[in-house]
Amino acid sequence: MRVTRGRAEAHREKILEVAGTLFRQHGYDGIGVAKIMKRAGLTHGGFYGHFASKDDLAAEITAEVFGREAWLEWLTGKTHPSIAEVVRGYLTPRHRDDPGHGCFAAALGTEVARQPRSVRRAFTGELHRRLEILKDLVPGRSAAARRRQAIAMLAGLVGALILSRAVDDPQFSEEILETVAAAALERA
Amino acid sequence: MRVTRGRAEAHREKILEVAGTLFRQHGYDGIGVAKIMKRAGLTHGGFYGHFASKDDLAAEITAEVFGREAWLEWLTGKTHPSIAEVVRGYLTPRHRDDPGHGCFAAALGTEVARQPRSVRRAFTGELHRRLEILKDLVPGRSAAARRRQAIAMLAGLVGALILSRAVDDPQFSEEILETVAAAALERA
DNA sequence: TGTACATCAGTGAACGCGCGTTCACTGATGTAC
DNA sequence: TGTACATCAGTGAACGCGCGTTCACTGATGTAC
Repeated sequence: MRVTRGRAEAHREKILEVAGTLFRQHGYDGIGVAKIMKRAGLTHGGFYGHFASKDDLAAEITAEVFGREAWLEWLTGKTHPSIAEVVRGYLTPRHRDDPGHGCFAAALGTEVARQPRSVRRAFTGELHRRLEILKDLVPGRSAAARRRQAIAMLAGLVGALILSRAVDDPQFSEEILETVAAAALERA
Repeated sequence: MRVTRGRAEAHREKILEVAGTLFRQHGYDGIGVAKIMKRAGLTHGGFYGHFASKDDLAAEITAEVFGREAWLEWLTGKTHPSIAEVVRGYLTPRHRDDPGHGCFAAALGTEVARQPRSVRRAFTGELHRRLEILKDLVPGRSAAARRRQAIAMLAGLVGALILSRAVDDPQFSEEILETVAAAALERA
């Protein structure tokens, strides 16, 4: 049945929010349209009134939802954290155990390369934006040096979180988080 | 039709080899039993004479194929490379563009966490083995310090390769490879 | 403000497709004599 | 070494299932008067 324009817009937002979580938890290809819609409190048929296709949703999620999330605050609890606080907040069991609300690069990294161009382009843009933010937090003489520092740091954080999630041994997983956090903090 | 025991064993090896490549190229869930068997020159029905299930194959690949591959040599062209040679060999366009024969952690990293326990356990074991090898190449006063160094380095390499593959911009991709290589070589 | 009707957000059955897996069958291999 | 037959690796049709997507339909909303 028809629904007010406001409710329809709210439904669209709910789908984006739910899909942003489910994609990160199960992978782009690990979760279906029907399950996303069910979690949003709707039925699958209505999906195509909001999005042209599942790939279209994936691209929009990657560009908009991941871009608008207050990730620095989610990680650190602060609006203007230091780089040390970002590193410590990123490499925690809390982040490791909640991929649905965490870093999209660490959640979907290896799958992005196999996604349609639209998704890869959105990912690229978001990665650039995050590096810009990290660049301003990181030490370094010049802007170029800080950018290099930001890239090296992000690669280490993303790699460490991915490995800590993949590993089937809680002690080993913690060792990875703590070791890489210590190494990153030395340079922060 | 029946086939000699030797040919049957060769078929099993061929399936493992082909699946090792296809899993890394398309993800554990991105490639099917029928396609794997076709690439091995067989039909899908025969698969279950060699493996109990697709998950069983995935676990065996992760434990055995990835474990037996001469990855140091594939990366560097040398049997006993230095850590600098490993870093330089790892962060190359050649490795980035050939996931099917490259590092399994960088190819399947984010998907391992969603796989059955058998696959995750095999991944954990192989990761340990690689860290043991890196530990002996890396500088550091004590064994513990070298292990920490190996973990931090591996996280950076894996993260950088994943990001360089995900990104839809060749220049940005190269920038990631070169920046992280330079940062890792400073500490090597 | 009240009525009549066009609009359209959402529903749920149905589609074709590829998946993992099963199984009756084929025919060359391996073995017993 | 040669024959007879049991074994079993591999084939391909078939299964149930979940997927992305389509579409006729429903009924509340939005609009024209």
